[in-house]
Amino acid sequence: MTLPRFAEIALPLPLPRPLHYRVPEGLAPRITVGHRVWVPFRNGRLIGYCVGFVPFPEIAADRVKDIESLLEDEPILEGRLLELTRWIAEYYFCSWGEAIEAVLPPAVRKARPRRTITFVKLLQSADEVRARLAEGPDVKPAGDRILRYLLEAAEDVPLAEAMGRLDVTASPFHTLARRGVVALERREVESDPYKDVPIRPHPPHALTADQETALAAVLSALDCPAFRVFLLFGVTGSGKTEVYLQAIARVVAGGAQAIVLVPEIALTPQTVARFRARFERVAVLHSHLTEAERGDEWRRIRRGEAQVVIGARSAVFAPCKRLGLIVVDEEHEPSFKQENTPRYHARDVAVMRGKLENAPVLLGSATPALESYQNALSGKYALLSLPRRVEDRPLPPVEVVDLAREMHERRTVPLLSHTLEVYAREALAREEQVIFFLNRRGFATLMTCPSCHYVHRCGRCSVAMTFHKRSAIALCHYCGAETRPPTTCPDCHSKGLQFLGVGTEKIEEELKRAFAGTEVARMDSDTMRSRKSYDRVLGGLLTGDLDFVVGTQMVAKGLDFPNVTLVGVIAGDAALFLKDFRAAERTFQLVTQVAGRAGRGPRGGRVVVQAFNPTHFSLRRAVEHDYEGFAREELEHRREMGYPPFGRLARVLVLAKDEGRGRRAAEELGVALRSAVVAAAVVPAPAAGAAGAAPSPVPRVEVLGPAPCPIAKIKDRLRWHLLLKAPTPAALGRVLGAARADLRSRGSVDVVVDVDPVSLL
DNA sequence: AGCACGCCGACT
DNA sequence: GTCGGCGTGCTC
Repeated sequence: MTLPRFAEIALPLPLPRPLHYRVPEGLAPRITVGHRVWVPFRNGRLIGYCVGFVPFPEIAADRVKDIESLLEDEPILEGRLLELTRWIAEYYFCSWGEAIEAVLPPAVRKARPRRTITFVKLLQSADEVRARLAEGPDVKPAGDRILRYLLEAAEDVPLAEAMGRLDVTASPFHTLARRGVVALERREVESDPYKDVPIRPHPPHALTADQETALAAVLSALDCPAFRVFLLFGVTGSGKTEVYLQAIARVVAGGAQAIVLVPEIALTPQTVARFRARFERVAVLHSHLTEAERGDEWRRIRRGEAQVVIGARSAVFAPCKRLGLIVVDEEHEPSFKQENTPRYHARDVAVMRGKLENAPVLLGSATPALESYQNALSGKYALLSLPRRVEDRPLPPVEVVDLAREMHERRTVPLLSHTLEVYAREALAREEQVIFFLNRRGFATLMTCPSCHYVHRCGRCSVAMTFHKRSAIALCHYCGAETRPPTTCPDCHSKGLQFLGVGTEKIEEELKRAFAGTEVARMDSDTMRSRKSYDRVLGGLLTGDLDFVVGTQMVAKGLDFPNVTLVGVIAGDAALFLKDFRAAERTFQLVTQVAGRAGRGPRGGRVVVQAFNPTHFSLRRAVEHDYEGFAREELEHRREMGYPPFGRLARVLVLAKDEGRGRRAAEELGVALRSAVVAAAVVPAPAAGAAGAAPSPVPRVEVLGPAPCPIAKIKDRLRWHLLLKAPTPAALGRVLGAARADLRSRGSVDVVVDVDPVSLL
């Protein structure tokens, strides 16, 4: 066998393909696919990733440069993970190098020196040392004390610790080291960020019949093992987590590992504790960890020291040695979509990873994404249902209150409808607790002048700023800019500026006013900055010290408190005002999820949804707890419009500081994409295995736009977008591929391709 | 992504 | 007459 002469090196740059480098003699026997390398690039050097070998370079031999060196002896990415990055690059239209970088945690990527600690190690046996001490006092008494200390410790001791305890300098240690009695060793240290979490061992629960059936299906795939995607459709409170836990137990028993993906906001100490109570070695990849801690967890997983990995989005790349199962909890959550390059969806990556690793994938939700549900209906995924809550608790009755009518009757927009207020008083009287949900933080969402209609906007973004009362600032929720809230109108100088629009802060204030003497807590990203504040709210819910909790998304997930008997949704149809094709789905999901917080205990519960469009089908179906009915209706709309899951979308974003340049670039892209549609249709389908197969008719791909984005400016960059609507992912890929040269950012205009976009703002 | 090469405006 | 704008193209 001839040794490879040229390597394909993927660089973390938006290059269309890997570059070719010569493998020098010395490296030839050692370098393999997946190795990290230093390569010369222009007049400097870059870290690249070896992704393959070729016998001849693509360019003239005299222009090929040599690989400088390997960063590690071992490849940094194992074969199947590398294969996964190749798929990501192709599907999400980024470079292979960029996809690889997304898989590696920053601390590993940067190749920073690891933190080390010096340990003192005895080189002689305890008996030898005792004999030596018995020989009588040394000229240097510090040496004796050190040896006694080490004998007592009976294990290697950190140098700094020994110095502190014995109150000596490093010098006597070095003397002992020179005499060969001890060795001073530098060792890498790792933190254990969750070591302080108390673990209460928790035995498996007895399963309901539905849970048994679902578990049995997953276990049969685990035992083969075989790649298979399961959609665990279970109503809120039906015990999905217990099914995950018992499936994972089977994986762990077989010596394999499981990955559990949860949405960022659900990755709480409570969630982690639930897994720690059941499994010994749980690794957590949490966004609040420092980079170094994430790096440590990653290496620990790679060494095979974790049985279960829990984390948000990027945990789908956990470098498990033998991956047995991937669980994606709340698979419908939009936060699984990464909003910068590579713009992958962790649920879809999980499915692809499961396929590559031949491991089952378990998607769970009370309100599945319509993409997943359609896959279940078509038989691509296996549908497992948990239609009942555990202990046969009923789902709480949901009523919708018509805010428009109430506004008409009371001649003002009520924050709390009469109905909601009455129920809240009843709950208070029974010493029960109430959760209020509003997906908008801050106090007032609009600061406006009643006489000239001036709106206080962010200087850098085309959005109104939100008034935050506690910190007394106007805040832009897109770029984080702060200003002092205006007191007079800068345009017409009239005094009485109006603060309109409701956020959680105002609800909190209103509750404190309307229900004097009650304890109200607010749960949003403004108040939940620290673990402590989070624990305080959960503690208050548990002990009953809290009466009301008002919050954003954060209250919609995972809160499981039996004494919460009323849930109030302040603006149930807020999402419908976004003209997004997923608005109805978001509305149904949010209402259903937050409604699920009520009635988890023996006292039952109820839900009140306030809305201006009380008859909208997404609300009607949520009231009836009818996901299937909702899906049927919504899928019909999607089919008519060619929207996902019946078509695939790619969004092309054009960003520029200069209005003219940006608009021109977007228009040129429109032309280029439309001709790419034609070009892609002419390209014959790749020769399939089936001989004589007629070239499949190329389905039509539509190009919509360009149009200014709904949020036309963010951080001083003007935004336009185009939408590609294709019948299949393959057709989408072909068109994007044909337009590759035009889809590059250049100079002052940035072009971003977002495949399967979640947000169209 | 950077960085160099290359063609049209306001300055000593 | 030059310095410098950023538009275009390349990186093995």
